Amino acid sequence: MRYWLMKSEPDEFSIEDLERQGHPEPWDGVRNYQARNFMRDKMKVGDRVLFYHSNANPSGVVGVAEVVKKAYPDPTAFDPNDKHYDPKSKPEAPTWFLVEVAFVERFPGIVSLADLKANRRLSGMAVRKKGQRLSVQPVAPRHFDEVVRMGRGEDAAE
DNA sequence: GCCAACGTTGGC
DNA sequence: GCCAACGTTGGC
Repeated sequence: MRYWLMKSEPDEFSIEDLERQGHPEPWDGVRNYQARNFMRDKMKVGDRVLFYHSNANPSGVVGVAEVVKKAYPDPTAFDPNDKHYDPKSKPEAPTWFLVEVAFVERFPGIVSLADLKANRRLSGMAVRKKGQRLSVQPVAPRHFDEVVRMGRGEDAAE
């Protein structure tokens, strides 16, 4: 099983939205090749996802989601009325893909970016890097476990 | 709202 | 293929 971090602006789609709607969310609108490649080529059903709120106050990890459907073409790329429409992507040769994710867990608090940066166990984690804009990124298993531990407010295991 | 960092586009 | 211009992301 692999671990990931996926960003969403809570004004657009938050973990509260995912929990409330009670069904998986198609993670549409990703228009970055690296992020697409991760979704299309690497993500498998059962993979775990740190749900990250970006452009929030504060920004940070707010819970956990799970990949429940493997990648398929992003239909919003075919829709001229959609804000993520991309005429280069054709149904017979799609450019953009998405996976579906389901709600797993919402943390009692937020693990803010400052918290992530302050924890030496998370050194090297991509999301901490300045200028890191990738909206879908892999997470090392030990980093995933540590962030979940922080999110649950559990004491550090030595 | 500012702006640094980054990805993409397009002229040459 | 270079690189300047532009658009977007996202922290602050």
